[in-house]
Amino acid sequence: MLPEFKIAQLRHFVWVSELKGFHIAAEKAHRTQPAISLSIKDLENKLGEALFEKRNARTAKTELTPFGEHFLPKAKELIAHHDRISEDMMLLAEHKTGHLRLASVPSIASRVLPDLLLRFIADTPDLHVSFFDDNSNAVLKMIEDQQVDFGIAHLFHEQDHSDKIFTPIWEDRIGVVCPNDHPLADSDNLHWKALRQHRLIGNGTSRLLEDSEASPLLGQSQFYVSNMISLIAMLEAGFGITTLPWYAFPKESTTLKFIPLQTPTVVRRIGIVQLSNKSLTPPAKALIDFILANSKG
Amino acid sequence: MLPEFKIAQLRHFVWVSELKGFHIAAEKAHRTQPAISLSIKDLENKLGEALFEKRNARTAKTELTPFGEHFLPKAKELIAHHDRISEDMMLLAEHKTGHLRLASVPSIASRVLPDLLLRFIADTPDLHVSFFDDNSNAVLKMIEDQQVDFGIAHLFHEQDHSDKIFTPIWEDRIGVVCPNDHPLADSDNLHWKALRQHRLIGNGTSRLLEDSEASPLLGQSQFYVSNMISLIAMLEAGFGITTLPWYAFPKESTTLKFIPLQTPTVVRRIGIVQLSNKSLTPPAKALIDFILANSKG
DNA sequence: TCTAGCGATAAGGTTTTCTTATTGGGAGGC
DNA sequence: GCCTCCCAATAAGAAAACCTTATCGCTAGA
Repeated sequence: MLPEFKIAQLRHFVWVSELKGFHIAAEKAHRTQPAISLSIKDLENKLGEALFEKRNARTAKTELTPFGEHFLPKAKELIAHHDRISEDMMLLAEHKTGHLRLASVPSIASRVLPDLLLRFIADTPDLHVSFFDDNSNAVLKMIEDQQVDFGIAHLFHEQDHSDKIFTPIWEDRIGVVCPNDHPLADSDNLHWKALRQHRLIGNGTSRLLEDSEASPLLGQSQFYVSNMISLIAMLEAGFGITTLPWYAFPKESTTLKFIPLQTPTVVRRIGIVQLSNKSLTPPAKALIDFILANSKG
Repeated sequence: MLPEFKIAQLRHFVWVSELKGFHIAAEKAHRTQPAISLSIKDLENKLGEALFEKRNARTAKTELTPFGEHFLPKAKELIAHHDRISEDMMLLAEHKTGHLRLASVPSIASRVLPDLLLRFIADTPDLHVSFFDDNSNAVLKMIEDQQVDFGIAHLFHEQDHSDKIFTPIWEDRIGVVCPNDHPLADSDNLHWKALRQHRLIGNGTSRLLEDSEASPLLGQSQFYVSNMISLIAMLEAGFGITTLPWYAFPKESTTLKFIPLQTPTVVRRIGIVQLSNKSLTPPAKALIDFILANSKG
């Protein structure tokens, strides 16, 4: 009923009218002149009206009819619209543009991602990144709710997350954190029993010891501090000791010491978490590839 | 470099995503299911990204990928834009819309066109018409300047208008106009010499007699009135007589009489004037056809 | 386990689109 | 005024794009 225009066809029309010639338009289209003639003819048939003045020869050098004049700007607009979309989609597919949303646990967020992200966005000035940091459970929730494209977290109970794909990347060993001048500070590694006679401050990561040999420690601890800044401050004040995963230990600390816990050896595996039934946007895919390529272990 | 989308292809994509199925989309497109599969596949290849979640079976009932989600509204917009233009052009081609500009000499403008135009626009509510009325020279000027699509006029010197096409329609005979109670009023037809003993008022149409046998009359006339209303008023007041073409004679006048001039028989041919090197808009073409069909002589 | 339903794939035919070769007609040179 | 050149139209056949019929593979539900 309504005719359907082909973008190429409209382009031919625009070129013929702007370059005022079929030959030169054909050249621009990388086609031969008859192809353009036929293309224009087809368009005229679809419209039911001539677009160019009767072109028996080079009299009236391929001039538009009033009808063609009316059509020209519309054809141009449609082509421009098409090209805009085409370009947008290619940029998105090449992850040069778009919006990338990710969430991460604080340890990786502060210790690993800043440098990684900086390098990743180096050549993509139009890519917007939203970056959330929170504990593992909150990260998993954001993934489930599709507030983020993917997350970086630890899965406490992997069996509860069959709807997700987990790609482990970092292995994070638990250790004891104490002030430099603490009696334990000179040890190279420790057994959990060595901690019993010290004041142990619990924190958000303490539950990592839950299913291990060291679980009795948890019941024993008199203090619990959820905020990392406060925790560090209390440790520095000599209030006691705590356990932390290596990546959660502030890298540049000069006042605190990290001593690996030998028995039990508790490792938390942190990695990328995504929904299994939802594929990723190109930028998200690209960032994951980038992280995998740049994070051996 | 940039991919070129086909409208049909985009339509397939939109239908599959909205109807959530290839079979049902195929039905809507009046195609078979494999055709749609291939169409979508081609689109995905062009984009370099999957549009639908892996569709090995009816798991995840043909759901869009985030990339597809991003593409869907854009595809819809482009289709809508295309259809809007397509429809606009068809309406214009069928002279249901657009802008029609014409100019006419007053006689035809007042005696013939009102009825004609009324019937012409009866079924085209979206067609805008601009209608100018002025003397033949002004009408010709507007045509030359392309201020109007075509004009209705008399060509005084046809040889001066080789750039125009003249299609004669109405034949307008010159006659004498006098009050009903005038001595000449009882004649059936007159010879120009019979006018010599009466006071003759010249008007804009008097030059029609210029090249005829009756040209001596022109030099004789003491009065000249250009405005038709004033002319009529003077005639009705018994000021004198004049010559007018039949179509310029006020049709419903009860106080004035029109007597054909027998010798010389001066006929002015009024018709449609258009530029020969410029074709017409569809509405203009349609109106001309309509006028020709509805104005025998 | 079987079957129904959905989409992917394969192979072949049809339509569309392009190419090469040629024609036709005005304009400019002679 | 005639010839030639140049441009676009046309013809016919080749190439590409597109669609169809037939069939397969997979999952879910009976």
